[in-house]
Amino acid sequence: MSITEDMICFSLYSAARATAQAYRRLLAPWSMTYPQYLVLAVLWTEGDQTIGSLGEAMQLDSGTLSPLVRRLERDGLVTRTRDADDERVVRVRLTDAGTALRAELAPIHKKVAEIAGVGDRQHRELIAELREITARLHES
Amino acid sequence: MSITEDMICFSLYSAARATAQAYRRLLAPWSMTYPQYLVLAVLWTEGDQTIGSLGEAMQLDSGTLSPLVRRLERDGLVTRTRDADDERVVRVRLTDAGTALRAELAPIHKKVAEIAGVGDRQHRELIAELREITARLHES
DNA sequence: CTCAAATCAATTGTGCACAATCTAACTGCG
DNA sequence: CGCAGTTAGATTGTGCACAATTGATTTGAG
Repeated sequence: MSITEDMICFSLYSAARATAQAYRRLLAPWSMTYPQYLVLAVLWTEGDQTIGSLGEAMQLDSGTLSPLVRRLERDGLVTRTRDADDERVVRVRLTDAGTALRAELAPIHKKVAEIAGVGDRQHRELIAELREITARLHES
Repeated sequence: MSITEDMICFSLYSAARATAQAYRRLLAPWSMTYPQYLVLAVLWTEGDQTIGSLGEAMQLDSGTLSPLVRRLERDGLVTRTRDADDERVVRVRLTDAGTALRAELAPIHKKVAEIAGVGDRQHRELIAELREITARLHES
């Protein structure tokens, strides 16, 4: 067994890249990336967001989200408008085109889980474990 | 529970970024990144490599590794030399400085595992599960 | 009411990930 | 031998991740 294979972090690193790759392949027809898909998923299920609220949901900062959301706007899937009451805030909202994609794209995350072969029970346990690890790393 | 939280892939994505962040903090004194650390780890434990063998170990292509190894060379940790017998091949070798770092840096991956709170038994099971998932995603 | 501090997003700079393309070098078939 | 096909690595271009800084706006203490 090589050095990398016994490292928990390498397994995570590797698995995360493999899932990104699976999404890339499935999302290719729409030229969409996995982080972009996540932003749409948040908008579909939780309605309008701000850059800040997206950052909270995905644990990403504006350095990542600002250009990402700009690309979604460029592709006609969302609009970005400064909040009238607080000009610092940018409101991100789905366009009709962005809303319409939900029917086609929403099932993709289930398909990836299926390909990964994570059954429902194992699924929940694994997620719980990963979330614990993430939380402990953030605490430290 | 928000949309993102029930996605296996988001958990992976999130956990992988959290571990990268832990490494970033621990490696900051040496201005080194996690992928750079991985390359050194392979060199420490398995001796001289080529760009191709590193790519096989880490599942990365030359588009990622070429500039990464160039930065390690710039920082004086490795040398890159064309193989005399086959000029296409680049041999990557630790310098004395790169070798010397092993004593200081090798323990870091255990420290990260400790912070993540993965005990030895859970450790192995989790790694096995992640590796299965990765393999299934690559097969598809 | 004013100004200092806090907040929100954008920007800048570095590095990784990966697809696609390119070049040089090697291999082997005919 | 000679050239077609393969291989190794580098390069280019796009996008993400994140630290650090900046700029504009809002808030709150005095």
